[in-house]
Amino acid sequence: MDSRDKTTKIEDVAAAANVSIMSVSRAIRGVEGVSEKKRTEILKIARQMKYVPNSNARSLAVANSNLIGISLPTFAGEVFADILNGMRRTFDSAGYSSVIDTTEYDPEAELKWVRRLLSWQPAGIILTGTDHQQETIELLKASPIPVLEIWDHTEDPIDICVGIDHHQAGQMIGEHAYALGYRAPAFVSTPRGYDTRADARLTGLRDVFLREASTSVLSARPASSNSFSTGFDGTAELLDRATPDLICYLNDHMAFGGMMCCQERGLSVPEDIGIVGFNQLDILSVLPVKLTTVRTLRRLMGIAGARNLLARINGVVVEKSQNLPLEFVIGQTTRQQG
Amino acid sequence: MDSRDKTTKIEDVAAAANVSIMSVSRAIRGVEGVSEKKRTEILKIARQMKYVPNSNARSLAVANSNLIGISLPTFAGEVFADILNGMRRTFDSAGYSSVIDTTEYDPEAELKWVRRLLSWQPAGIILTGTDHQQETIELLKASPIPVLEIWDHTEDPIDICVGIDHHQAGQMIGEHAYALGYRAPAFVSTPRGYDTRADARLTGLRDVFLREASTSVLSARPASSNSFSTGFDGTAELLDRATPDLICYLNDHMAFGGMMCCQERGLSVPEDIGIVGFNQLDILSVLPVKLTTVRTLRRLMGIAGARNLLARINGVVVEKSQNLPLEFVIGQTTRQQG
DNA sequence: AAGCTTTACGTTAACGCTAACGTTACTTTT
DNA sequence: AAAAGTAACGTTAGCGTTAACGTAAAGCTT
Repeated sequence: MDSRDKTTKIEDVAAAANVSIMSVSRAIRGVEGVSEKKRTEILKIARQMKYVPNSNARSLAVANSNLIGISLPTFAGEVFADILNGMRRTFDSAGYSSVIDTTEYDPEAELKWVRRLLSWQPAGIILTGTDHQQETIELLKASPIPVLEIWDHTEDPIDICVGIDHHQAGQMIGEHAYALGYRAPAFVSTPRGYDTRADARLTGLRDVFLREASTSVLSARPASSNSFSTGFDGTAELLDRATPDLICYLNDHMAFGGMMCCQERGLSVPEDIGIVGFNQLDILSVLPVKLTTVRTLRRLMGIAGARNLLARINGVVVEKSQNLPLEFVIGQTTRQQG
Repeated sequence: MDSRDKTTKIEDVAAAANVSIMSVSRAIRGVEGVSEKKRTEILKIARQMKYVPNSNARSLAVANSNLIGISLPTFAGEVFADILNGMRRTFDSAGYSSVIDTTEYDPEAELKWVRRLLSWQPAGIILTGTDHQQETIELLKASPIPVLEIWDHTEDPIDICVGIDHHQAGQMIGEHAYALGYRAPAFVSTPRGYDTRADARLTGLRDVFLREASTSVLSARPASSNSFSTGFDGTAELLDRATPDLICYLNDHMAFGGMMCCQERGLSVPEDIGIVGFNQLDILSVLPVKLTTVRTLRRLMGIAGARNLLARINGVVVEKSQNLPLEFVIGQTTRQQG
């Protein structure tokens, strides 16, 4: 449409300013080697000509880029938005751009994306969780590019890792629940294998009740359209087939959906049934009843992860694996005493 | 760290496979000019060598890329996640990657991002809304790259546009509210100038009540940490200084926060006060009382936008400006009859 | 004022890839 | 069996930028 077809390149600017290409390059990048006078003159002309540097040529020449690739399971929900915000601000102020992708919890999609991304010679790559295709791991280990695994914790990361221990989080919930006297807990989650972090939390919870009370933990794993209705539907399913005294959820939104279900069925919380969420999400701040939940430091995680990755990119040695603390927040949706 | 420093390039693969560079290039890109036998052989060797093509070199050579830049105000909330999902799926299956950025509602940040993005020779650019810095508009109009403006509607887009008319949405709410007999409506939003779409809706609502009843519409614009508490706080502020018979919100999450506030103050909905949300968000599906709201087709918008942009990229002429329909959904938080 | 250092430039050769055009070898046609 | 076509390759010349090196002029030292 607007076809002044040939875009202006550095050469055109050089010609217009009557200097060499290198002087323009130096002026634009702000490196030494041009007098202050020429620099301002060149920059003025470049602006007038609407010159836009070609990052492809630059990255090709210097064999790296200032791109950071970030892979998330999904954009839905606050969790990854929080982590992302923490990371992005850090990267931005360090002059890096982020290329974000979501896998929708599909490791195959993650692999495809990693392959595509690697072709852009990014400065760093961030993956969510520690559960990846074998080929993804090999590809990344073979490349010199720093890799950060976030949200999940492992002692054996691809490169470096900042996260929380979800199995331990499940145990924490289990221990508090047991101490409060609950003996028939249940867990509402998403379909098995979909969210491996959720699976780990459930396992942690199960471990505790198996050990302490030789009790098994029921679970419901509906596949609904969103968190709220997943919580609602899973709760309905559980209550139809059993009588749990406590229901733990994958996150607070699901817990809210579950509370709505209990309310509809005339069950009062916490008298008839206890409810435990996860993540301490925004909605809690306006609920009339304080939800029992687990606080996760998502923004902090993003910032810490980004910092470590940047350090790693700059060749500084950082700790392989950082485990962030969790806090069990006792609200009004569980009993106050054992 | 893992420094087999020299990454393998197409030349190395060619040497290993005993063919010319071009044969490898053709095999990898899947274009004509290599026998099926050689192709599979080359691909096998390339995989073994963990060859990753260099997109920078490719883009430099062909003078374009398969990147689509997407600028959103924020990752928070469902709205942009929905739009994004619609778009990304469409782009993905067409072989494009998306580079996403958030401006946090700052036009200056948008400009900086547009400049950076243009340097990557993207295939297309997507901006949210129609409110941009003058320089942003000039830069984009001067470039040959197709630009899509989404979410908002205008008859005079930079290039093409797919969205809804927020002023009209405000009028729609106003007309229904007036018809239901409300005479003292109020609006809870975010600080002025922050979200221009919200401002447009408020203006639409005001227009109707000014015309029909010569009434002004009160507004509260708190700056809280999240949607839920913004709704809660704004409602508290309004109720402290006036007695509205209806409160309209920027979105359903804020409306929910507002309902919680009303509940805390002993006001019953819809008897004492009416509540209207916006967007028909997920949470509505589990609330015991159906919220009156306006349904927006966000996924569809994403898909339609992406399709149009792709067509535009491929040189197909598409309609400049597409206006998607809105639907006023009458729930149980407003009176049933005027 | 000769020698040395510093600053301000310019020249050249990549960076890894692909479009465009050449060159083979292999079919088909007559 | 010669001519003519066609599919399968290979060669060359960029794409726009920067690192590395080269050169000339200016400043400093004694």
